[in-house]
Amino acid sequence: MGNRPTLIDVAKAAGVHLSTASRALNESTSAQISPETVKKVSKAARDLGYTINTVARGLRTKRTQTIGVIVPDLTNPIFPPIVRGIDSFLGPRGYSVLVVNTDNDPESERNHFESLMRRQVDGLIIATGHTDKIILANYHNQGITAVMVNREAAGAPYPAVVGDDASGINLGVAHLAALGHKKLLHLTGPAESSTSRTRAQAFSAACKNHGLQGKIIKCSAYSIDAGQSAMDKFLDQNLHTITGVVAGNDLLALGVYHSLRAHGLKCPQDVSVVGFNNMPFANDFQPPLTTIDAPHYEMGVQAARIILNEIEGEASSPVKIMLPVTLIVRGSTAVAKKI
Amino acid sequence: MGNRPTLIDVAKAAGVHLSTASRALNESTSAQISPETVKKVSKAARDLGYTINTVARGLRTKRTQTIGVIVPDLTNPIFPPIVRGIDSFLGPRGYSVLVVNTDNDPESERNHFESLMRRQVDGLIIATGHTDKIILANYHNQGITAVMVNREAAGAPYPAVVGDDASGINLGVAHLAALGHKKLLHLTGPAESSTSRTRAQAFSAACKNHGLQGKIIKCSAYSIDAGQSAMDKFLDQNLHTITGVVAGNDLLALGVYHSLRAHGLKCPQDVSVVGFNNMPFANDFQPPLTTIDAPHYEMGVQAARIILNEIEGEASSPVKIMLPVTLIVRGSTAVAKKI
DNA sequence: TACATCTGTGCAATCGATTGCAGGATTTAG
DNA sequence: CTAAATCCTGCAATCGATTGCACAGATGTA
Repeated sequence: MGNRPTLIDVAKAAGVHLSTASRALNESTSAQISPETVKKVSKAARDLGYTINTVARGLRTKRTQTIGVIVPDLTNPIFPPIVRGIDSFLGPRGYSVLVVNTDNDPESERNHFESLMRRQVDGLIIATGHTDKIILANYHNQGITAVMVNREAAGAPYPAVVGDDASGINLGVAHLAALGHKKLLHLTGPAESSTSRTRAQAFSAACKNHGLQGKIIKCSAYSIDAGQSAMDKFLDQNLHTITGVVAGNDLLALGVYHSLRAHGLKCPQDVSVVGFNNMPFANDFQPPLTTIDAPHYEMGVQAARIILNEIEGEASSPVKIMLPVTLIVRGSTAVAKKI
Repeated sequence: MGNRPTLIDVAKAAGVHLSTASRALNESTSAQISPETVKKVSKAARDLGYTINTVARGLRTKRTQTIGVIVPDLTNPIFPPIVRGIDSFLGPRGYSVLVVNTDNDPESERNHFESLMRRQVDGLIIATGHTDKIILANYHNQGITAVMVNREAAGAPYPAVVGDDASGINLGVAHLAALGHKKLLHLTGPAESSTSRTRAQAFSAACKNHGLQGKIIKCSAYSIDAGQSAMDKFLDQNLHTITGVVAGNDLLALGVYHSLRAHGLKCPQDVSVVGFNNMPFANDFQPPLTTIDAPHYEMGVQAARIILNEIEGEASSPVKIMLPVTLIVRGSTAVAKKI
C-alpha cells in the first residue's frame, strides 16, 4: 500500500521538531503551540498529504478508536440496521467498527473475541443471544468495556439497550384479542436468549389478562426453518385448536406462513399471525405481516452512545435502556374464525 | 480494557530474551529456535494468557491484517451475504474486516477511505457502484491494493468479481418470451454503476434476439421507492402497453409490485415481473418473486481470495471473475395476457 | 534591577512487537 | 586436531506516533 508521509516528514517540511508537529496537529495540544507554528505545520501536513498513522498512535495511547461488534449473523435482517446505527454514531466521532459473526457458536465466539482483543479494540457491543453467563462474567472480570444490544446482560453488570419486548407482546395479544381471538399460540425462540424468555413470559401474562387460552411451543433457533418445523409439528397434532399466532420474531412468523400453507390453512382467514421486529420487507410478504416494530437502528445508536461514554467519559453505573415498540397492523391478522 | 501480559512478561517467565520469545511464538521463525526453548516459551505464554498485540506488530511489520470493505448500504440485502462471504474466507486466515457505508455519497466515500488509510488496512474490497473513475484511478496511483465486487473497475485495472449479468438478463427475457410475452419493460438502475449498463444492454440485445419489443426506463437508485416512482410515471402514460417487466434488481421489482397494485394491475395475471439477485426473502414476497439468483456469498469469498493473493502472494495480473447466475421461477411470472 | 512566572519548543523515553547482525557453543569436515 | 560451518540466542535498532520534562526567552511583579 502507498507510502504515506510521516510526522517526521511534516516536521522537517515545517522546520520544527517532530514533537512540535505532533502537538500542532492535535486538537487537544495545539493550544500549547504558537498560532503561527500551528499554521505552518498544518500547511506542511496539507501540502504533503499527511494522514496520521492510527496504528502508531494506538500503540502509544493504547486507544485504537475501534469498537468490536459481535453479532450472530449479519444476514439476519435485524442486524444490519443495528450495525448501521452504531456506525452512524461512531463514525463521525472517529471510531471504526469491527463486525464479527459468531453463528451462535461459543467456539467461534471465543475465537472472534480473542481476535478483537488482539486488535486492542476499545470496547465491545454484543448482540449475540447465546453468550452465556460465564463468558460474560469473564469479560467483565478482565475489565472489558462492553454494552449489550437487543438483549440483556446475564451474569455481568453491563449496560443494555433493548426493545420493550413485554409491551410489544402485549400489543400483539391485545390486537388479536380485539379481533375476537380466544385461543392463541406463541412460538418462542431459544431459551438461552433473554428476549425469548421475556417474550414468552409476557405472552402468558397477556393471555391471562385478556382471558385467553395461550399455548407456547419452542423453536430451536430464530429462523424460518425452525419456525416452520415447530409449527408443522404443532399443526400435525392440533390442526384446528388455535386461530392466532404470536411469533417470537418475524422469521418465525415466516416459518408459520409456510407451515400454514403446507397444512392448507390460510392466513389471515384461518389463522392470524403477528410477528416481532418489523424486519425490512415485512410489508412485502404474503400476506404483509402484522408485527411489532422494534427500533433497531436507534438501538444501535444508543448502544454506541453508551459505549463511547464508558470509554471517554467517566464510567456511569450500568444502565438499561428500554426503547418503545409499536404495533404495525398489516394483512396477516383478521377477525377470528370460529373453530 | 484489560491489562494483558506482553512479550517481555513471557520472555521473563520463560527465562529467555524478548527476541527469542518472539521467534519462538512465530510460526515462521520458530524453526530458528531449539524445540525445548519453543516449548518453554509456549508454556509461559499459555500460562500467562498471552495474546499478541497486533497494533504493535502492525506498526513494525506494516501489515495490519485488516481489510476495508466499502459498501453503499449494509441494509441493502445483497450486501450482508457478500460481507459474510468475505469474512468467512478472511477470518480463518487471521484477517479482520472493517466495513464502511457510503450511501453512494462521494464525500462520505472519501472520508471513509481516508479513515481506512489512517488505519493502515492492507487492502480494500469495493462494492460501491458509484465510485467514479477518477477516484478509482487515484487509488490505483497511490498503490492501493483493491478488488471490486459486484461491479467492474472503471478507470483502474483492479480485479473484479461479478455475476454474469448479461446471461442473467438473457435468462429472464427468454423466460418471458417462452411465456408468450411480446412487449417488455426494463427498469435500469443508476447509469454510474456498471451493472446497470451491462444489464440494460443485455436487455436490449435479448429483446432483439427474441424478436420482442423492449422499452427501458431509468430509476434514480436501486431502491423500492425509485422503482415505484419510475414505474408509476411509466404506467400513468402507458397503462396497457407491456405485459412483462425485467427489473434491474429485486428492490426495483418490489417497487414495480407496489406500482402495479396502485394502478389496479395484478401480478402475474396482468403483468409478469422478473427481478435480479434473488435477495433473501424473495420467496416470501407477494407474489413470490421470479428472479435471477446471483451468488453473492460466493462473490464475497472470491473477492477475499483474490485480495489475499494480491497481498500475500505475488501480484497476479488483474483478473475478472464472472460467476454464473441462474433463473429462479416463482410466482411473479405467468403466461402473457393479451393486450 | 532582580526574580518569579509563563510560553513555546525541543529532547528523549515509551508503547510492544519484529528482525538484521553478531557471537558463543556445538557440530562437521578435512 | 584445527578450521569451517551450523545452530541458538541475545543485542539493539526500528516502526510512527505521544508526552513528561527541561530550558530558553519573553513577560510580569516588586
